Amino acid sequence: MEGVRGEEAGPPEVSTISKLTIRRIAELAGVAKSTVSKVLNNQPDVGPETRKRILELVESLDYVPDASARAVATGRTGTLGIIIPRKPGPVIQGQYWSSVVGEVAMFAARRNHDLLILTPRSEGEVVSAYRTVLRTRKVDGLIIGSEVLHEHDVDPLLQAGIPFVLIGENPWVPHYAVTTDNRGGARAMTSLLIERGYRRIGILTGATDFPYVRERIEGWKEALAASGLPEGPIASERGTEEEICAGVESLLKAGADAVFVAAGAEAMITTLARMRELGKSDGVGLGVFDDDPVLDLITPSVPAVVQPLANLADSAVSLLLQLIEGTTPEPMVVTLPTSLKLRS
Amino acid sequence: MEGVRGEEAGPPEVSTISKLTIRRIAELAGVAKSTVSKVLNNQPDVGPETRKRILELVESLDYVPDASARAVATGRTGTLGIIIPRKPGPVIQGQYWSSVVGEVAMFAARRNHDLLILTPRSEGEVVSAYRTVLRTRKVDGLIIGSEVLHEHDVDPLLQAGIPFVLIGENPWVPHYAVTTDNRGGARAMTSLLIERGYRRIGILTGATDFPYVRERIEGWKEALAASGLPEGPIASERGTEEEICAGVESLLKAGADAVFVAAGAEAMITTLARMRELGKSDGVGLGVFDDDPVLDLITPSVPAVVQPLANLADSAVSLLLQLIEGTTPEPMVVTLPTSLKLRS
DNA sequence: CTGAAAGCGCTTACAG
DNA sequence: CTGAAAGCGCTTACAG
Repeated sequence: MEGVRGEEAGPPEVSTISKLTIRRIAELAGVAKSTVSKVLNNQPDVGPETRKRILELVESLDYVPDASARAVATGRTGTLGIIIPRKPGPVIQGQYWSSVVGEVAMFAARRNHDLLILTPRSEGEVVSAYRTVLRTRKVDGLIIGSEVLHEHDVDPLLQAGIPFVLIGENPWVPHYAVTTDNRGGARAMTSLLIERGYRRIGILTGATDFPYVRERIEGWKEALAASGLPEGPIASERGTEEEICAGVESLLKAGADAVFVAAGAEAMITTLARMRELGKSDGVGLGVFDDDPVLDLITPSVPAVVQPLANLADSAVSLLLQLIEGTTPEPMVVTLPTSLKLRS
Repeated sequence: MEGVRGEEAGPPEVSTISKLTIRRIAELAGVAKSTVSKVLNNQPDVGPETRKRILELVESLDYVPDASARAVATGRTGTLGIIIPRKPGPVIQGQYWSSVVGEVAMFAARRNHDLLILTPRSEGEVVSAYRTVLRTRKVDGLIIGSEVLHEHDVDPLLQAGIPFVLIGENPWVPHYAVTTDNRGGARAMTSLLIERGYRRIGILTGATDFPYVRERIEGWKEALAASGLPEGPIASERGTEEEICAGVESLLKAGADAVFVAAGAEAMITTLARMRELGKSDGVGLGVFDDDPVLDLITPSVPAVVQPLANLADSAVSLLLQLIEGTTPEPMVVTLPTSLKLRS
């Protein structure tokens, strides 16, 4: 209340602990700071004796250099940032992004980097997320959910010289990206449904301005065409429950005998609920893009297109790390194969 | 391909951009760095004219001070860390922790802090997560899922002088914590089931060495006792599918006419699946601790105890920030009320 | 109200 | 093989 701390003469306890610093290590080892630094960064030109002595000291005192100081000296922070979308659509609460974030954190950790989570202040407002963090140099690079990135967001990023990679390809933003074979996955699922005897296969998609959504639609069309079937009905929604329900209804009304929910597991759940309400839950074929353990509960079983999320994360991290190192990896876009989970 | 970049004499473009720094601002404004610094940190003692000039410059050039440099000068990084458990049990992929992380990130952002995700390398191995990050001073404070913290983990934390708060109370670790009323929630759910006519209410819990698990069991017992009912059967599991199934079976075998799944929504899903397989899905009363939108799909409906996750996150962040500021907040443990979601 | 100087904890040429 | 010095970009007493 009265500024008790500020009043005192010396610092309270610092004297006791006397923060462990490279200087202290140097003193104890009887060498110069620079020598300690060399050992810490395993530079070669240090005498084996000296090196050993320093290493032991570091070990026993459990010394770790201050990240900020190192960052200001080297220009590297050792942390990566990730920007994920906000509602509507997939958010961190959702199956997809929470997995991605978890995996990215893991792979980053394996390569000695930490992960900073950046959430846009509001929907579509990516800039707010990276603006300061980027100028502030808190991260060495960024992993960005491609659907949040618009054309006009890219320039500031590029100009700031911050390396970044997209998760999901974005045709408006020709840049390093890792993505999965959306088209192929959709094609495979559609083919499966055809194989199972369905003839009028509708598709429920997310917002069609998202690139991956378009790709899935393409895949669906391709499979239908390949089998000589006419194009089925199509419905899009932007993530709200109402829109999903409306979409499902329209598909059924259009005479679909199967529905391919290409908009993720959450949309599938809502779809199922709606179909039950409509009393249409039997006989209609189903398939979903993105799996969820919950679907194990559903009868009849729902096959799913599954994305290799761990690989995705791994690739994103190593791509980004390469960019940070200054190498120019190729190819620019890594496309990972999807697989089908059949659930017999 | 040929190291084109590295070959060149000077730095490629730095010369053009000439990194924006406080020194540059000072030069342009014709003042000293210290003056700029004062304005940036809104210190009062700067002439209005000067302040205005500097502010305009900062604004138009979009200058933001380097976070690392500031950190090394002030000792504050402006980032918070969060440590969440690994499997078995709730992980970031799970409904609970992904929500918590998301909310914490939001509330931290509102208070101008970023969130660093720290994942233990392996199960139970918290130390690996905070050890370096903590010694490295990458964060000003830590938010820790209490179930991951063991008694012997605390000392190093305390000694390092890193402020931290627990999410979920931990009797072995008397420390600042925010938690929800697990006991009350469990009591309420159990009472509801009693009210609905069930007389032999079993409980399926997580690992009983977790404090919150015990509390939930207490609440369940209290409700039963209050109604003069005998204690029902109890089964525990550690998060694996097999254990959950075994637990459910044992409860049913013990004659439970209702099952209170106190181990989270994911366990509820598995429970439902198992009960269907056993052909026991009808007639058995159900309740769950922690909700999930998926449960909207289930008939008959499953009532849920819901925790105020946003409040939880908010409280955790402000508690931590207080600790970082150096104030000693009280009470030490904040307990938030839970509510019942009935699903009529 | 303003600025010169020292310092935060590290790294990196450079000289010896 | 080792160390003294300068520098990274900021802030903080302190003097004027």
